[in-house]
Amino acid sequence: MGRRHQRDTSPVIALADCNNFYVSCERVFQPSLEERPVIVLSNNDGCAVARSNEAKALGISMGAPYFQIRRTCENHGVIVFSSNYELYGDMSRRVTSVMARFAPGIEVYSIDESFLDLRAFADPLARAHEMRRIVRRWTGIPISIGLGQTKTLAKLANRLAKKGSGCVAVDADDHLALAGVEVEDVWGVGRRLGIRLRRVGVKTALDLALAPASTIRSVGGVTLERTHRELGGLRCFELEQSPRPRKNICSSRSFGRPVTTLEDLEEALANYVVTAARRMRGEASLAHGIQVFLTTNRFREDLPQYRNSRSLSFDESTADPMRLVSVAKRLLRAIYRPGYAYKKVGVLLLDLTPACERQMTFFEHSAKAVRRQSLVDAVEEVAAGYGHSGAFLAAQGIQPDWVMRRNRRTPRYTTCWSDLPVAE
DNA sequence: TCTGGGGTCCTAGGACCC
DNA sequence: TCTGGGGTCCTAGGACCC
Repeated sequence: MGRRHQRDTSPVIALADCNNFYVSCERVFQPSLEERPVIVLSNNDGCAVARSNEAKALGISMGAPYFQIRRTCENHGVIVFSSNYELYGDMSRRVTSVMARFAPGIEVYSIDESFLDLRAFADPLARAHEMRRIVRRWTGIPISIGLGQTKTLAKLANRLAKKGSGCVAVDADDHLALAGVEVEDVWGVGRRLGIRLRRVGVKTALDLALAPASTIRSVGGVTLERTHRELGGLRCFELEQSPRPRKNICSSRSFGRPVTTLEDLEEALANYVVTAARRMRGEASLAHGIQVFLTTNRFREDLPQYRNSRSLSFDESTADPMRLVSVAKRLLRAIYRPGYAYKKVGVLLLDLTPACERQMTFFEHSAKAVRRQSLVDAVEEVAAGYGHSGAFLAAQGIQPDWVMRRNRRTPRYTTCWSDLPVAE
């Protein structure tokens, strides 16, 4: 009966989102930070990536470079942290596991957001309120929940929930709610599409919902057309409960100071390759290709700029970190040019496929191949048990001086024994 | 002095083929 | 003036997300 294309009559998809997540994590362990302006910085203490409401009220915007807002922070007593991803990752798992008790279906969308299927409940909004209360009590993290017939409407409702009571449901026919959301704040419409939409008179979510499909398609292609339909209550994005395997894995860092020599770049790159290979191993995947890139600091217009990348496909897929490191270094040497102050180097592992699907090759079980594999396994085992300093390749170096700045990190309260908070 | 990192999808255009 | 017409495959780049 074409049920797939029918509209749900009531808002049953929820988007639960942790408020100012990284800041909230820090506040759980330092309650004195409540009601004070707090921000968390990105790697290298570069940009503000999380802000408490009090910090937002001071005009500190998302992604603001720290050196530009430092004065404001000092003048207003803003508390500033480096990011502590071990803490945030662990808190995220706790929040997710509590939420999973409240819904038969959950899609973990990002470190601080999940979509939930509340179709089974007579009163989804009441269910959401209860979940919000329990997550707060069990984890200390405040969340906001938006409900809609589609993911896009749930996202939109979530924006409204952030301003108001914490739980809001928005129906596709609720013109008043849709009219209150700027078009570039709709999920899937960013700054660029926002500009193009405003040019054709589409200024709000309501304008977008009511515009003819042909207009929307000509501005933003099939992607925007899906968003358009979702605003009208027609579901185009389903809940994805089991994460799709990643297609690429990227590892890269900006340097704490400019790097000029090939040797330093190689050492950094070797570390990123090992990191990427480790993540790939965790997903039980193999790479069919690899790409290496490097770039100077694009903000330094006074300095000569250079960026380049090179990739290579393998004859057979691999996860061997030693092979990956040696190939990566070869690619780096091919694009390295002396005389530049480099800001960043990185690696992408491409075309990932599950290891179980790998085609066996003729040399698979040669004594050499088996020895090589057991060496890799041993190194990974030691690294897993004793931290990354327990075992590493010589190419990774020992005391690199290009490591990133992270001067204001809090203890890893929940994931490291020596950092456990002490109750006195 | 100081400007994050890690993803996805789509499209346009070039190379190549018959 | 006119310069064939499609296909496919690949890649780079643009747009978005958190």
